[in-house]
Amino acid sequence: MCRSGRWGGGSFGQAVIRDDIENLIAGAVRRAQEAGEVPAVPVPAVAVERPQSPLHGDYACSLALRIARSARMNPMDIASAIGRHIKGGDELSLVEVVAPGFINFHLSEAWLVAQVNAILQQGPAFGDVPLGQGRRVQVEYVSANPVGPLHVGNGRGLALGDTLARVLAAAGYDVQREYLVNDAGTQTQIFAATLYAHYQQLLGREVELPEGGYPGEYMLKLAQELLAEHGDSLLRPPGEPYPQELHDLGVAKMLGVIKEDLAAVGVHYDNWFSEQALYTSGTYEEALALVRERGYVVEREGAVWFVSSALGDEKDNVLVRSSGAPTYFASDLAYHYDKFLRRGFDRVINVWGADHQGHVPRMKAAASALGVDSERLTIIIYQLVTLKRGAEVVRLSKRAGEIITLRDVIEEVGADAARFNFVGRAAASHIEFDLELAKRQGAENPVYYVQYAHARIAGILSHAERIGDYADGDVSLLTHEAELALVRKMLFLPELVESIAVSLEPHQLPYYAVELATAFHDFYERCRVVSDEVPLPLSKARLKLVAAAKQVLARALGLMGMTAPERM
RNA sequence: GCCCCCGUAGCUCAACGGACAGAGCAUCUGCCUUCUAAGCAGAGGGUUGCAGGUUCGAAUCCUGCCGGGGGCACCA
Repeated sequence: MCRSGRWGGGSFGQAVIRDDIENLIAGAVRRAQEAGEVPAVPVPAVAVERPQSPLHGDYACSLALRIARSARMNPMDIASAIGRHIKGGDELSLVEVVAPGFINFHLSEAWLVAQVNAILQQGPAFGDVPLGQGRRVQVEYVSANPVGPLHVGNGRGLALGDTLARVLAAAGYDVQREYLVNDAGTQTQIFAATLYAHYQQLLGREVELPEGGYPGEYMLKLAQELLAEHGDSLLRPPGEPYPQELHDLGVAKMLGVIKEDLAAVGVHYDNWFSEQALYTSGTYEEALALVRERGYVVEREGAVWFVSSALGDEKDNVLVRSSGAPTYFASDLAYHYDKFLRRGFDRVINVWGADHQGHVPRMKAAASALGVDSERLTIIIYQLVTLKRGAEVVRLSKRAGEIITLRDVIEEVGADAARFNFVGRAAASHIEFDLELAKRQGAENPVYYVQYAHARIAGILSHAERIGDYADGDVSLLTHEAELALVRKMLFLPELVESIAVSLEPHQLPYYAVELATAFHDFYERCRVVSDEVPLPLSKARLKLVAAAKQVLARALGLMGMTAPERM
């Protein structure tokens, strides 16, 4: 973490500069009110903005405009009064009050370039922020039923969940990534029935594929594998259902395929949680007993109901069917009992597709029924991906005949490009993924623009051998506007990490990465690092600058689970 | 019918209630004997679906309409 002492001379002590600025303002407002220069009206939480135009400085505050009405005072006068009480240190070169009432903060150039040393000293940890304080957070994402390979749509949840997990870890949370394996529900039963039908057909038996089964070709391949590995040992007398062993073998095989898919995108899970385990470990009974004890269970029409309507949901939900079989909702209730009460996560984040949107209110109600503050459960809903091939819309469903697997897309465009594209879309946006476009844009994808910046720096650093050690480089020699712009972008990373950890919207990351790369490419065009024309001291200072930029680029890419190539 | 989400440049998408709505791709014009041209500089392209309202200020908040996606099971 940043230490003010190391930075020297200033009072900024936090990883996130914005926090320092907000503290300055909050103090100034308090003093201005105490001095009677600003009426003692309630003041909203100070929030500074990043102005779009560099003319407006590095940070801007519109507080005066916001409180002008309640203070019955001209916003310019309020801003001036606050401005007079701001006690800036060496970090700021200018604090100006601008019409109609903004207070703009300009970071000092000397302080800015000094941060290059601070960034290098922090190394790969630059970008970390002490927000989570080690609190335990679980992020569960994708958790696709093990009844088929991952499809393109899963890629979105994957990129979203995985990036979120990485950012939360950088923000100081103790993060666990979890995949729930739905190995106990009706879907895997239908899957097994389909598999068994194929298996029987291969053994010459005249049976039909079940209604509503899984039509994908991979099912036939799977049956062939079972036949090759187990012969006819899984066959049962005609008319009898499939053996449990076939179900389990099929699910295990499918899970293996999914794990390979995940490995291809570079996603690693810390824990694979079996739904079946809820029933073998007593969790399900415990969870149900607790909810019953707390008065949220009634028996009606032969079934067991959860009275979610008492907790804000629109209607009640069945927990146990009249057949005695638990519903998906009962499983999920028990699953969250396990997450919160057994494993004790401080916070649980579930990343779900929009087709699960209706499930949100009852899960929130379930948390409350378990005695857990529903604020500790965050469910992120991302809109489903519309898949297109040119103008034609392709249906994304394992139940439909055609599936476009995630693996297909990754083999076509590469894991980095796929992730970059998916991360860059806000979860609420409805995105269209054009397979043809993705293919064509393979080489024009902005992901290469970012990676190229990293590779270019690696090239520069390899030329630095004739300069030797540049650790004594004097960063105060960095005064060119392109150099300053690059430093400014680098310093934004911790702030971005913090803001994403709060908003849980990682789509800003790729945009930042592109901006950082742009700042570097611009610097590259305008400032020579190693050359006979460049004085040695300046070369050394610039080597420090690009070494820091390389490190920050790598971190930004790393937070998205992408590679940072040394050459391209 | 009710609920959730979306509608921004030709296309794909950004924009924390703020200061002239931004990128990439596509189109057009320039720039490689010098650290990687997967790059840089510049141009064109917008009544932010429509109509009202709140606000000093609205793409952003509220209401209505139009269009699209998803959800409303003893499925998951």
